[in-house]
Amino acid sequence: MPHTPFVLKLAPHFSLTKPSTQKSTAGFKRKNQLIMGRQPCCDKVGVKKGPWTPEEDIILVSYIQEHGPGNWRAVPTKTGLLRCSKSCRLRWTNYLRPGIKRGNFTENEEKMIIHLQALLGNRWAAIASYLPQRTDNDIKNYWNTHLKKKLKKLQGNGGYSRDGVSAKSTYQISRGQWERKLQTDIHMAKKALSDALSPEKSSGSAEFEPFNGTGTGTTSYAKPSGYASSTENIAKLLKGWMRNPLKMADSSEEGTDPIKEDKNSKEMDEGVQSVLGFESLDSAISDISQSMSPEASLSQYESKPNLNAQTQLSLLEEWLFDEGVNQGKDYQLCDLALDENVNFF
DNA sequence: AATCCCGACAACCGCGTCCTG
DNA sequence: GCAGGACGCGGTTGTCGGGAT
Repeated sequence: MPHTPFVLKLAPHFSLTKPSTQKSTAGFKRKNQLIMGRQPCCDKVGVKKGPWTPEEDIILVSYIQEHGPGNWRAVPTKTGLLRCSKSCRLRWTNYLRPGIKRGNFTENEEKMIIHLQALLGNRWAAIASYLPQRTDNDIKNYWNTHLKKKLKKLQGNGGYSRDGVSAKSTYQISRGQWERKLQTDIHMAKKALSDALSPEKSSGSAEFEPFNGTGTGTTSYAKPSGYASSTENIAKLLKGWMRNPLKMADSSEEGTDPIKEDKNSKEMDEGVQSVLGFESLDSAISDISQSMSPEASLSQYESKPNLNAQTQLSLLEEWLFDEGVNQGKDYQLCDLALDENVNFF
């Protein structure tokens, strides 16, 4: 029984490029690997591992283009991909999904991650819900490879003092309170994100920068792999799917020009605002952090985000959104994280 | 030029949670 | 209420490329 229930429709301009090297995958025969009956998700036999090839990406994207994301269990069977459902979902959510911004993290994003990590700990999915253009995997990797070191370095400089403005006293909070608020926020953000990314009702995601196949997003990747460059083709494929490919055409070839970075950052912020439904990114963050304050009342959890929240910025928020990053406040941030029993390292 | 080392990132694995019958 | 499947999340690993020696 052939497993070709959908027709692979490729854009005319779609061309295959050199697949990534695959050391970890044996030479599978795609045919004759069909297993009748129910197929376990990660059946070790006949499941391909390792890097995805452009061909596989195309198949996956085409399938999702047709059926939408979800029902991952059925994806390998219906596409004939020799991948487990998990792998398919991961590939989609972390790499192929439209709206993903690739490339260097902006300063704002960096600050948000630091801030949110201090609040949430290593709950990358929750953190990612506030950065809709970034995946949890991306954020996690960025944290592990960049931010951990950065913060460690800041601590190592000796400027870190736990006696400064005591974050502990400032942020003496009820964990229960802010966690509850956090759950609400995260739920809202996820819902908004889900709505925004849904092909059926993606009008709200127009601010999103579409997936940029150059592997650069709005800024350039330091080390674009051969395969990464090939994703341009996938982007082209996706282009037709995106309802509002506003900035796709002109978003390539942008380097790390600070001016452009600022512009891009602004765009990102707008995207975040749009998706999260917050008036401003600052208010979004402030809204989270407000719940950390002792004054945070439970009643406000049900209310809309405080549009005047910016006026209630704490020292932390001031640091996070101050144009010039003050190192002294950096240390306070670390202080907060430590006081919150969140392990940075 | 060859080798080693390390950073960056994609992908996998295992576990927890949610959902459905 | 329970069991099993599906899905999501976070930690970890594997691979690749670039720089240093």
